[in-house]
Amino acid sequence: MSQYEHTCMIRGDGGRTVRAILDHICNKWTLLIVATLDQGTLRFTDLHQQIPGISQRMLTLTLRNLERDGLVARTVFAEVPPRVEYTLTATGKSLIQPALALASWAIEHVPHIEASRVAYATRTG
Amino acid sequence: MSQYEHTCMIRGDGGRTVRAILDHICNKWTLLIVATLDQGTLRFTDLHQQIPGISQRMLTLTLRNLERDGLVARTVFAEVPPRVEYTLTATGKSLIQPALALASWAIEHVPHIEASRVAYATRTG
DNA sequence: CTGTATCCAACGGGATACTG
DNA sequence: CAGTATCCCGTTGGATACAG
Repeated sequence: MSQYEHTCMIRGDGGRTVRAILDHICNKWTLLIVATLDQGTLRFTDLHQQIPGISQRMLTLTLRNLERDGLVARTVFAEVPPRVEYTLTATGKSLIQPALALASWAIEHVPHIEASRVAYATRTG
Repeated sequence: MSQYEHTCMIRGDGGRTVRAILDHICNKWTLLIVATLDQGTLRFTDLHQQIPGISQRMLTLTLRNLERDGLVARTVFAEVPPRVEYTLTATGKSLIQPALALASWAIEHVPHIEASRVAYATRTG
């Protein structure tokens, strides 16, 4: 069953749309941070603890990009010690639905993909 | 409205699921090739012509990865000159739905994101 | 607590030329 | 026609140390 009438959304402008999506979500930590922030407002340290393996550097960088793109709101409190809170904006929340669609696809198909990889490696050596 | 009960799909295993998705689709050409192949079986040259800007090298590499992952079937005909046909497998076709969900999100939200970027650049210089 | 700054290795991917 | 083979550059991101 072809969905060719719809894939023009992807191919329409020579891939610029696809590229635009991927430019926003296609780095190592973005989707993970967005998914984590779906539980509500969190502080820098909360995120750092809840996302295993992320460095301070990458957490900061990714949050800055998300803020710049209007997916995350950053609130600085003039306190000592400093407190900074991060929350998803409406746009940020709206990303979760398609992200979940993708995650569902992965959960359903990745095992088969892994098997295919093994078979391919066996064929080719 | 939080979808926190569902985002465990994304965060569940410390991000390995998300990473698994992105490892497959998060390069420059994969989604574009899959979307193009949704119209049916195509030859190497067909793809090369229908995907603006892709090099032979990247087309070959991406197709090989798609074949290895079982998303694309590659058929070689023993003819002169050579003929090779590429078709989406069932798994490959199944990727189009979530990809379209993402494309819809992009079409709807990217303009706002671009505006947010401009505003951010103005704020920060 | 919330970041910056610096260095560096790995990888993706473009350009170009060559081949069965 | 359908690729391979090189070269090479820019970006991503990890490790570590430092700072307001």
